[in-house]
Amino acid sequence: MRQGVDQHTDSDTDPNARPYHHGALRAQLIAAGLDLVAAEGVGALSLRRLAWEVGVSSGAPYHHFADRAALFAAIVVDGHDLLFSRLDAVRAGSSDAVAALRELLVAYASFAADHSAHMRVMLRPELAESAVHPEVTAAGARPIELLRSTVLAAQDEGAVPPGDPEPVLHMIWSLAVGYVTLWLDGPVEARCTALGTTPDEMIRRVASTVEALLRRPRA
Amino acid sequence: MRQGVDQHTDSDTDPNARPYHHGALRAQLIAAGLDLVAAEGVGALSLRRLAWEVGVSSGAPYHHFADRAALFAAIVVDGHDLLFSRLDAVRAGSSDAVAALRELLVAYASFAADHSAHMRVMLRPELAESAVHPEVTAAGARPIELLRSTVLAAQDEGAVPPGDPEPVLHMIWSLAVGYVTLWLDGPVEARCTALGTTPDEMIRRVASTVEALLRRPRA
DNA sequence: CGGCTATCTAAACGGTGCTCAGATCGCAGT
DNA sequence: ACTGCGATCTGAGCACCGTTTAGATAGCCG
Repeated sequence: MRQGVDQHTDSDTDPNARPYHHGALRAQLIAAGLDLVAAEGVGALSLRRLAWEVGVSSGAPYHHFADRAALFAAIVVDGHDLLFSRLDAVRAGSSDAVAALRELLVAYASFAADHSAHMRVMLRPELAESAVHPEVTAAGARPIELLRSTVLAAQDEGAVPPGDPEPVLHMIWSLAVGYVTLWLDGPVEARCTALGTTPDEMIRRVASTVEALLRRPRA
Repeated sequence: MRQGVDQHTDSDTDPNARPYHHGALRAQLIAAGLDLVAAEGVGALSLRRLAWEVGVSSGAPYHHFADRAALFAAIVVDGHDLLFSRLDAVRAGSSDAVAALRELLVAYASFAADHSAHMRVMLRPELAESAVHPEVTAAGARPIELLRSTVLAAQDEGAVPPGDPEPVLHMIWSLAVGYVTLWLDGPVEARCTALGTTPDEMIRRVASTVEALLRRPRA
């Protein structure tokens, strides 16, 4: 770690000298934060250590983030953007709405696997203090709206019973969040290996189960 | 706060003097921790503050808990005991296995509402460092075994298709954990009030939806 | 070239987890 | 009854944390 950074805002003759004005501190702090979360978990993330990691004094981050929570908030917003674009692509590429619900579940989990550092921060809203940083809740609303529209489409297809879509929405939403939480926290991983599977395969089977239940003829 | 404690191990003539040997420090630290989590969230929980709250020096807790994580681990184990007994009673009082699955979901959420401080700690396994405190994972396994046996019973009743019960188990497990996470973290509460409902009512409807899907005739 | 502003440094404050030498007390053994 | 021992608690100390502040530095605009 502690990679010396020499990115200047303009061309400089001396490539070894660390510039007084860093030039990309904000982005590098976020990147270093994600690296640190991936390597040692969210508990190890401190602004001081991040500053040291990037090669800057302990007070420097406060010119880019109001406080620790603001750094987390930036990571969460970034993660929700990535998540939404992935979910949106999956939704667009699905044949029908019920298949889309299955694929959304799988995509949510695979996003968590591919961007586990982002996800670990996203799952801990108290770190971002969403009450103080409302852009966090706004970013989190987009994936839910996507899910909601998919549930509505599944109702139009007749798979989901007509009426209030919210119970089904909350069911799939909670399922996705819960599975990913249990995955990243350990228990699902442990149980899957004990069962001779992988969490990746398991969410696929869970999602197929949900799809099969939705596709059963209505009584 | 800062309730002066005068519990002596034996009778004492001076009721106002705080005893040198506290007598019930361990239990009181746990109780104060739960109070503090309920009042200010898990982020506010520190051993120093707990010690001050109970009226004891900052080093005293370390004679009862190896470290901060051990305190959290004790809370988690306690919580899982409470949760299991509640779930077990609900399971025993249900007419059939599918109804039991619905009631288990509702009971899980209502436990989270009634013991939110316990649940907030239980949902953050990194606080208890379950790798170092294996009794935590052992305590967490009992509710899952209960769920598993209920899913198996539902298979015997014909509602759940025969075969591997694990996908259905993971579905309900994740659903319960996810809903409670989203509830305690805020977004479900916000969405429900925006919808004119309560999270309590919503989990009932979600659980009924799951039950209805399971009861649909198999294709 | 001069000044303005954003950026960064370094020091400081209070709080945290955790350790440790020493004080204190209950209790078991004689 | 007394003595010693072990469990418990104190209080000081270390390293780290978030955050603030005064002051140094450098890019940029006039």
